[in-house]
Amino acid sequence: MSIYDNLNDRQKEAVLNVEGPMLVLAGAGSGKTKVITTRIGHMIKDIGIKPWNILAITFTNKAAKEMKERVEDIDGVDASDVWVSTFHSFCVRILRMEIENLGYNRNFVIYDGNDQKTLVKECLKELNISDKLYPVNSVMGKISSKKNELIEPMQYLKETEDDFRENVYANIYRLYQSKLEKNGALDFDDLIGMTVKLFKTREDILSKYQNRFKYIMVDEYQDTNTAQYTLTRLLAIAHTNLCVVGDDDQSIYSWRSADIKNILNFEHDFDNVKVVKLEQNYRCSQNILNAANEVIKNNISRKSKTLWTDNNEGNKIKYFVSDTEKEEARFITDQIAKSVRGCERIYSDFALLYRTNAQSRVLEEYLVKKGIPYALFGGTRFYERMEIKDVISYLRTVLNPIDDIAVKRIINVPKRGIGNTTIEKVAKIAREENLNFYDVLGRASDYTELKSPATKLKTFHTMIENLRNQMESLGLSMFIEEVLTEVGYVASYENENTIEADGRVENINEFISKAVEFENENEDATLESLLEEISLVADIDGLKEDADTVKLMTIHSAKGLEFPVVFLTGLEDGIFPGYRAMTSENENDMEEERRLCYVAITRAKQELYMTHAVSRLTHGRVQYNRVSRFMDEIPKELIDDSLAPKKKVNKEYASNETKINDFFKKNVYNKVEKPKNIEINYSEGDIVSHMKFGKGTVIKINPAGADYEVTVDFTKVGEKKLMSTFAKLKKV
DNA sequence: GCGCGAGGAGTTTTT
DNA sequence: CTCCTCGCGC
Repeated sequence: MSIYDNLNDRQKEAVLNVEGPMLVLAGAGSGKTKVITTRIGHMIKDIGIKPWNILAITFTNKAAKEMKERVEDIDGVDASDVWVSTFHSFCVRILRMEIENLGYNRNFVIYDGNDQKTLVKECLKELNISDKLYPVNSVMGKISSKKNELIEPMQYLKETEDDFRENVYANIYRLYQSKLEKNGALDFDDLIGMTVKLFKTREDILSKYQNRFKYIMVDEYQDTNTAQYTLTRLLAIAHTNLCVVGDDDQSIYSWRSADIKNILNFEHDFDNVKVVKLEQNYRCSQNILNAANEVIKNNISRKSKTLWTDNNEGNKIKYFVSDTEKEEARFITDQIAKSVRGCERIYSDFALLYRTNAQSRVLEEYLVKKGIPYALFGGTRFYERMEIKDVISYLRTVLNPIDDIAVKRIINVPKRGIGNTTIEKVAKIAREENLNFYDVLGRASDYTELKSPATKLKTFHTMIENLRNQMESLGLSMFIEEVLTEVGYVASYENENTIEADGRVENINEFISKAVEFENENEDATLESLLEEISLVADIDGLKEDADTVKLMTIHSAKGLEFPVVFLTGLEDGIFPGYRAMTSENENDMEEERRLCYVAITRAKQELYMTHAVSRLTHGRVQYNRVSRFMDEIPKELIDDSLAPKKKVNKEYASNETKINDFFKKNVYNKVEKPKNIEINYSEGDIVSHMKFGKGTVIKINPAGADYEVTVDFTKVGEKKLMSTFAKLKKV
């Protein structure tokens, strides 16, 4: 039996076409991973392409690992020399070898989101800019998006000369970048950006890698941003053996600067692009797939593609309305408990998906109450926990003492009597003398300002120096333990004797065991490689599918996964689609939200529940939300709503009417929820025009919540349901 | 320098 | 509701 026997014709076509550029449009559940892995197998086994000439890029480490394993499983293929990695780890690998060409030290550390935040705060302080006017989050977002667009500080400064506000951002960006450099650090975006810079400035280095990676594959291509796109293009342009795989309907990362145009325009980027569409879905039941198709067809900007399946019709989609988010959680956990008790399902058959991490709380509460084992992904990640970050900062300090952020974080943890005033003084001196924070500690006695804390600072400095000297002789995990005892970190928690502190100690122990594990798995494990691994793992990478637990995660994290039974929760306007998308001027935001819904629905293999809570506690206030518009887009005949109590009007809800109105008045929601201000100058039967859809006839106008839902039959795109506030229809 | 308590601000989504 | 910052008293 050959490795191609269980492929369909389209899949086979994609597998066998190895030379030249190819776009594989792979719908949800269409066997995309199988195609990629078989293709690699084919290249090595049948064509004789050398494994080390192949590069496959994925989005998560988990996907990379899985892909590699599946290639290795193919008979007679040795995949150990194939590079399968994420964009970020690919770049780190290149940079560790080459970054000195850009004047950086190859021991650079990688700053995560929290480190970035701290650094931005420092910048604002130093530039005397108020974080009220320039909120830290927006500064970070701005810097990140500039980096993803490959715009460097100087260029940005120049571009914004005439725009005061933007220019301030540019200034912060410049300082931020120089601080990163001084600390010997790169942030996530730099990993990609620096690699691109390297390839752009050094043709010799670029061609070395072009010749190394003659065959390139990129998975989830719809999620690439400009920097990643450029990187791919640079690498592939010499041999043009580039195969990109993706699905424009599953593009859900535009907020991270992913540009859907990268996949939509791929055919124009290279000559003679072969396009293969994988439209047969092997995952979902007929009903589930139909629902997904019905939802996604409301999007305008997409490549035409219709998924079909041979699978059974399956059950209808179960829709459940509850009064509160608590009842929603109770219903879900009841259903799970019932079918496990009846031996129809095991816990790991279920996934609970939600739009925002905050929604997981109630669900957890009820899972615990019912004694259902579960695994939660997202939220605060293991490596982001305070105590773990502290430990890591110690390691970073020992390894790379110019990393000011790490040094400042732990200099007074546990308490050493080095307070904020002292830290500020040291920082000021460091700035003035153009030294690193740590350097000043070593010569504290030279400065009169540091007279009183000098001994404490020196002691800290000596301790770190001593630790560094032991690094070589002790093994990795031994060294970590040595650091923790020497520093007195664990002891300080043990003395606390609180449940919280015990939990922290437990986490630290887990960290040590992870280090041991890492040491066992990698022969040449070093502190650098451990820290690197830590900074690049995603939460989802730790997913153990075999554990018999219910899985909880955001829809974003669920991408690429599948489950027999999915509960899609919080189907409310304002939650999903989120409030942001509902009020956005930009039609694309709602479309992305809809794609997210498409992704969510297509995670389910056999059964899909969609739940909606009429009222929900958010920010400590009760919010009343109408059912999600996405729910309305699913035809009634696909839905079983018999679980829901018959459209009863909850007494409390009714009597709360006045309160609700008060709430809306006070709340930003009045922007969308108050129909008063909406004027519609057209009525049923009128011809109207829309910015994107062109001309059409108004079929129906319904009051929907606080807005009007207008059904229009457009000449070009057919029937559409629009909210009058956003559609901005004009009577012709 | 440190700890506590009050008050304010803030929520998508993550490599 | 919860996390974080700030200011005060020790």
